Amino acid sequence: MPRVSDAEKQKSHKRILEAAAGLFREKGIETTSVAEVMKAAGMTHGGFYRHFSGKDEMVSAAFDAAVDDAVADMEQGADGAARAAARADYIAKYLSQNHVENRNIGCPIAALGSELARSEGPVKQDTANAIDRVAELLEADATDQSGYARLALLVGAVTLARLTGDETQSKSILEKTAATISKLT
Amino acid sequence: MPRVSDAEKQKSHKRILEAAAGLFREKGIETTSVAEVMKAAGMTHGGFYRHFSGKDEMVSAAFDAAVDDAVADMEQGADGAARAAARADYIAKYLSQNHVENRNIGCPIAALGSELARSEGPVKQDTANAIDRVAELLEADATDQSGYARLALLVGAVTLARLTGDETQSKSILEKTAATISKLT
DNA sequence: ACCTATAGATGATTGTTGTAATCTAATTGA
DNA sequence: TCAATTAGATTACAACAATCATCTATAGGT
Repeated sequence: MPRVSDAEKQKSHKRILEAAAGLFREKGIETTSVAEVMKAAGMTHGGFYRHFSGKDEMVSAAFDAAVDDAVADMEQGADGAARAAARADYIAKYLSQNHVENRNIGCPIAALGSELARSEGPVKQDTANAIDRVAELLEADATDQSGYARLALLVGAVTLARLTGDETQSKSILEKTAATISKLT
Repeated sequence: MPRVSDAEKQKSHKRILEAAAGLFREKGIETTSVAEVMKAAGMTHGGFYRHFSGKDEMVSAAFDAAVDDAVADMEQGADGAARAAARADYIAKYLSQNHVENRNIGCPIAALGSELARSEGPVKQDTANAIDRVAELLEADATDQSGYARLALLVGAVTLARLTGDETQSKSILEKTAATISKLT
């Protein structure tokens, strides 16, 4: 009966979420309008409310999607050596110049950290869950509690690298951090 | 000839800057309006343009003022032991629950990091200068290049602590970070 | 005591935002 | 085939933003 099939609607929904997840990380949540997200998804702003009750709901869903995407690779690995390898790979990609230069496909905590710190309600809860999830994955072993310290170093390093205009300095920060992080316990 | 004396104008200017520096750190730059800043400074929005050419100019000046304020204590110390003591004190205050809970009087890099990363022009330059300035002060000695890694850890830890809803966890992050940072070289 | 320049107030303008009512066209169960 | 349902488009609107033209009253030089 609808204008498009259910499958089509779900595709639209996904396109909106992906557009939102990218735009939010690239230019901020508060500065990205609903209309802008819909345009990027190839639609006009009017249809938005067939998918979400309001902007907040989209923000929450888009953030969750971004986190899922960011940790997908790392959650694949089983325990033991595979897990350690996935973790090392994650850290290497995190501390890359590519990550510094492409906020839109990178870590949402680094891209939106200070903005998220001011959020409340569901988004605040999403954020708290996300850092727990990532920190646990970064833990060297189950008991050493190094996850948060590692995540802090990762987030801080990429933030600083993005703030520095100078690419040479950015690389220096990333390298220094990479050398440091493995020693953390 | 003017309605108020030069000294009064300078006082007004300072009040605007202080209100801006606080509000920006507390609730973000993009979400804080000129009218809001002026109201906090005890004036109406109309007079704003006697002090600044536009919002951007105020943002730049307010950020600089916030940085000056944040590092004032640390820059006082002479070289040697006094300097090391000032640094240790700065780090202790940085990694305090008080800092986590009071964005408006804390480190502007931690409060605005991800928002500043998207800025361009003068503000971008201000930011780059600020991190150089703070990193240098955090350097253990002149050659070890630990300043950026330390700053990254500080900024990341406070960001995560603010993202966690749980105060117990926040304290745990701060303590873990404090224990880690002194080992960094 | 009187001008004159100007800090700050008032109010208008222009643009943008989130939200929503209404319209339209297409899908699918009958 | 047909009609009910609904995804998405069009359009409207109220709130709020930055900016600026204009008004006002007062400080300070004459």
